[in-house]
Parts: sequence; structure tokens; C-alpha cells
Amino acid sequence: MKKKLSIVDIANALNVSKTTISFILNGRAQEKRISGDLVKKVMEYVAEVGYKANSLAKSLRTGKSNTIGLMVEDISNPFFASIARLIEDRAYKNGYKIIYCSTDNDTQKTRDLISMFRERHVDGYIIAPPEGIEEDIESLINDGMPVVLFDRHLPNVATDFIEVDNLFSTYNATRHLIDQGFRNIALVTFASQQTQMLDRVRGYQDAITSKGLKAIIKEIAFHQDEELIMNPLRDFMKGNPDLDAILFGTNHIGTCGLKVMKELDKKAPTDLAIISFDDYDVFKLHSPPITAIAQPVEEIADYVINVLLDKLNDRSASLRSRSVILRTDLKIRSSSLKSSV
Amino acid sequence: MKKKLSIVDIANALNVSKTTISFILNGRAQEKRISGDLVKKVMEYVAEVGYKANSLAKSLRTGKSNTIGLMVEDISNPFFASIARLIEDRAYKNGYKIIYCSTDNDTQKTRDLISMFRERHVDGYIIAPPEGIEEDIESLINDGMPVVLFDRHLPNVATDFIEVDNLFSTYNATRHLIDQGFRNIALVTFASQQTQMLDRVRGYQDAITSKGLKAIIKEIAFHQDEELIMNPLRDFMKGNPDLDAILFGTNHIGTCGLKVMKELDKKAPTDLAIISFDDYDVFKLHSPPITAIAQPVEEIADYVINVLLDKLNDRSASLRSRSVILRTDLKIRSSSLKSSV
DNA sequence: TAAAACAAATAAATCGTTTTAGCATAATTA
DNA sequence: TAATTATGCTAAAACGATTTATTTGTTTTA
Repeated sequence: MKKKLSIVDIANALNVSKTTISFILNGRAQEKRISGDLVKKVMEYVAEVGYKANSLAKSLRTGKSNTIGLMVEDISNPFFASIARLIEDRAYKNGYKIIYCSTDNDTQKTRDLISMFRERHVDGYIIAPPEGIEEDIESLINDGMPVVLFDRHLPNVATDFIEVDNLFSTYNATRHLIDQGFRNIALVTFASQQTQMLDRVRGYQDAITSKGLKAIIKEIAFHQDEELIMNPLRDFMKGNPDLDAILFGTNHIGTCGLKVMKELDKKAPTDLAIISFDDYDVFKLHSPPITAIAQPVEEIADYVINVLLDKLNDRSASLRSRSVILRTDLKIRSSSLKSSV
Repeated sequence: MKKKLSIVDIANALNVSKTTISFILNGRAQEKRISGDLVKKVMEYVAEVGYKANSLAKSLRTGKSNTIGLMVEDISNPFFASIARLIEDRAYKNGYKIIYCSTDNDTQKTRDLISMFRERHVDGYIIAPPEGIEEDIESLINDGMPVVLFDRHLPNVATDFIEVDNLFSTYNATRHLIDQGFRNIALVTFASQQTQMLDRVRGYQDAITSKGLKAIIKEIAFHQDEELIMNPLRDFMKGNPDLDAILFGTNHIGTCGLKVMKELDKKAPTDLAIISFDDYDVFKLHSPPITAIAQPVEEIADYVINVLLDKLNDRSASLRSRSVILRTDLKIRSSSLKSSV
């Protein structure tokens, strides 16, 4: 267990001041007019012994940790997992590491996690915020921390966010169901006051009422445990046998919905037409394939990281706050097509 | 942007030495026989002003960062995502944060990431190691770092690891196919010298040869890009029309396999019986449901974190190195049952 | 030729903690 | 009563970097 080299060791070995070493290593040799000879000598020696600066000491002094805090709802949810993956790649390429955590949409947990991130001096925050976290985010921003929200935003907090056009997405999907001839169309979604959920509900409602139909909305409490989602879902389906079609508000609910349908031996689209938010393998490979509202995950990740890097590099950029609204893509598959009777 | 309070601010405000504050805050008041009155005063003041120690300074001094580095193959793979999620939960409960990254099974990338983790002074490492990383892991261990491998291990490196009984898993699955009456059974897997892959191949081979059948093994290069997996897979299926059954070596290959079968309009199990390693929604919900080798993800995560915490708390524990081999569960579903002709 | 400017490098302060070693004063022992 | 031991607290060093302010010669300038 060899002791790690410090800058002092280098300085002593070369009989040079550590100040000089530091300047050279930080590319300030020219500016500090340190002779080319010495620069070369130092660089060579550093390479030879494989010295690496202690990033903790560096961070302590400079106040920068080169770390980004990423808070998603649940890292094991395929939507968040794929976004996390893309963000991770791009962050690393720009010299940043990621510390991540799952909030479970739990406000208190999120609060604790934010203060953990703060303690660890992360340089920037990427957050899919739960409800009730407004004050904490605001105080983060007031303290000058770069913050980018995604997947949803906080209406009264002025900060950058990236999300999709949720309202239009569900409006469009609902219209598609109506156009196909379905009339008893339900929306099943998580009970939530989060913006993306409210918009999804509104989009559905707008489409439904524009055609004079009756809105049927089933809200389910957010839960990790699938049983607690499937139970009310099962009750709902059993209790509404005259339903034509269901629009699922999230991929998780959509997946649970498919499981319940399987249990009850209901087939899409004959027994029930189906559309789910988010698109992933389960929906693509299902028989019949499930119509899905595909979010542009790559684009979301790109915007998120780019906006954050902008703010990180140029503090003044924090002033104007950008909101990016991206389009979704309704992947029409047979689960939502009126069976050609 | 209010300046953060430091321990000196607290000391000055109360007219007490910072040493004393530090002792009190670290629960060493009794040991250092500091009067109850003072302890109370300090604790109250600290709570009132909401002082939190700067963890960077703390880490610099103590050499502990309370961070665990987690390296998986790909965080967006459902197997790794769910393990990561479980590990994350348990780590946080024990006061540790997670820094994670995806290795893509790329040795050089992994090497870079290990040195990043080292730089950041993570206290412990959880790694699903790619090939060729033996030396780096060894040097980590030699430097006294607690390391736990999972999902696979490195044969010549003595360290703790958690994995499943891969050999028996594929042996058992193959036997099941044979028992069902299938005879032309292929194994499609990633080309890899990793232990878990070698074992999976061996398990398949053992079962095949024990019955005097012919082993048909298709190895595909590891790739993120699905097209590059699907292309050779498609060629293989087209080129071997007499195949009875396929055992897929990983969930990713399994998913791609299903996509190709969908394209080619092949149905399981009539056209081709199917079993995949790993069990998740895509397989459970598929029509027909896909027989899968389910890994005990919760148990894996529990062992991983427990073994690591043990080593973290008790350096001597590093000496005896544990290998935990867990059982998988073959979830038999209709994709592997000989159609009752 | 004295003053100013420059070149090349460094000493010391700093970031915010923990930890070691030590200092008064009061209480106990012998 | 002098020596010892507790008690309660603190000064200063250390962790390993960056940054500010300074030093010491050497050239230019006027």
C-alpha cells in the first residue's frame, strides 16, 4: 500500500516550489512566465511517477467538485434509466462525474438528498422534482447553484427545464382513439399535482370534451410496489366493463395495466384499446404491439446536459432561464386500432 | 447567496475553540470530558443556525469520503438498473452515497473510470468487471481498497464476489428444453471470456453432450447498438432453419432475439422454443410468455452491499475473501413447452 | 547611473475540517 | 503541604491543493 504522492513530494524531488508545480500543472506556466525548461522537466517527472492531484484538496480550495447531482424518480424505471445513461455519457465526456439518486417522488427524501448533494458540493443539479420541493429548489437557485429540471417543472420557480409537450401528447393520443371510433375512453394515471401529470390529464380532457364525450379518470397513488398499483387497476377495470379504451399516463402504469389485462384475459384492442405514455421494449414487443407516446430521450438528455454545461461554464447564463418543450411521437400500433370488423 | 457557515464561525459566535466544537459534533464530548452545559449550548446553536460540516474538508482530513463507486456494464440494462436501485437504497441507509458509471464492457474505459474513482477517494468499489481488468483490480486491492465484484469474477484475482450459479442455470434450462423434446438447440450469447459467460456456455454444452446432441453456439460481439446485435442474429436464424429451440445468454440478446423473431414472423414455441437469461417485464408480458432464468436481484444486491459494508467497517475482514454463489430460478412459461400436438 | 520594468521563481496564506499535544485550574492523594 | 491526578478546554499542526503577495536577479529606460 504505497503512499500516494502529493504535490509536495514532487516539489521536493525536483527542488522546486510547490507553487511552481501547481502553476505548471494548471496550465498557467506561460501566464506565470515559467521557463520552458522547467515546465518540461516537471511534466516529464509527473508523468513518470504518475502523480495525480488529490481532487478533494483541489475541490476544497477551488470550491468546484466537477460533480453533477442527478435526481430521478426511480433509476430502475426504463425512461429514467435511459436518460441517466445518456446524461452520464455526456457528463463524463465533459469532465464531470455523476452522483445519482432516486427520489421515489418523496418530498422529504428529496429534501434530504438535496442537502446531501449540497454537502458534497456538487457543481450542478439535474432534477426530476417531486411536488412540494419548490422552496428547496428556489434556495438552491438563490445560492447560485445551476439547476436544470426535466420531465416536469415547478410552475412558480423560475429555472431552466426540459420537458415534452405533455398536453398535446395525450390530446393527440386521445383524439386518435376517438378517431378510431372508441367512445368510452378512460385515462389511468398517478395521482399527482406534478406539471407533466396535470398536462397529461388536461390533454385527455380537452380531447374528450371537444367531442362531447365523458371523461373517465382513474388516479392511482404512486408506489414502488407493483401490487399496490395493480390492485386498484384491477378493481377499476372490473368495475367499468363498458370501457372501450384506456390511455395509461406513464410507462409504469402502462406495464401494470398490461399485467392486469393478462390476468383478466382481456385482449387489446378487441376487449380494450390501449395506449401508454413512453415507449420501450415491453410495448414494442407486446402482442399486439402497444401504441405508445414516445418521448425523445436522446434529445431530452442532450438538452439537459447542454443547458447545464452552459450554466456551469458561464454563470451569467443562469440569468435568462430557458424552457425547452420537445415533441413526442405517437407510435401507432395495433393495440389502438379499431379491429377491422 | 449567503456564505456557508464554517466551524470557525460557530466557534467565534460562541467564544469557544473550534477544537471543542469539533469534538462535540463528532460525539467525542464525553471522551474529551467536555461539560454537559457547553455541549448543550453548542448543539442548540448548531441546530439553530443549521450548520453542516464541509464534507470535502472532512474527507481531506480523515481520508474517508463516504462514497461507494458502482461500476455496471450499462445502467440502462434492466438487470443492472434494478441492482443499482437496490444497492443505492441500502447504501444511503448506511450513510454512503453512490457514484456510478457504465463500463460498456470496455477495458480502457473501465480503467479510466477506476482512476477517476480513485481520484475521488471513494471508500469502496462495487464492480461488474470487464475482461482484462485484472491488474487494475489487483492494484486496487493491494492498496487496501475494499472491492466487491458481482455478476462475474476474475479467476486469478482473490477478492469477494457475488454471482449466480451460471453453469447450473443454463445446464438446467437446456435440460428442460431437451426434456420437452427439442433436439436442435442453439445457444446465442455474447462473445466474451467473462466467467459468467463461460459458465453459461459450459452449462449448455454439458447438458447438450450429456444427451449426445450437437452443440450449436452463436457468439455475437458485445454492442450498445441494437442493430449490430440483430443483424448477426437474423442471419443466424435464417441460416439455421432446422433449429428447434434457442437459449439466449443475456436479457439483451433475448430481447433482440424476440425482435428478430417478430420481424421474421416466427412464433414461440411452435416455430422456435425460447428461453432467455434474466427475467423481466418484456419476458413476463410477452405472448407467449417467455421462459426465463430469473436471477435473485434483491439477494444479489443485499449480499453485495453487506459484504462491502463489512469490509468498510472492519478492514481485517478484507483478509478472508468470500464468494457467494446464488441460485437462479427457471421460470417455466409456454415459450419453452412443446406445443401439445 | 539610478530608476523602472521584467523574468523566474517562491513563501506564506487559505480552504474547513480533525487530531495531537498541552495548558490552566481544581480536586485528590500521600 | 507538595505531588499527583482530574477536569475542561484550546493552540497549532495536518490533510493537499490553489492563490496572493513577495523576493531576487537581470534588463531596459531615461
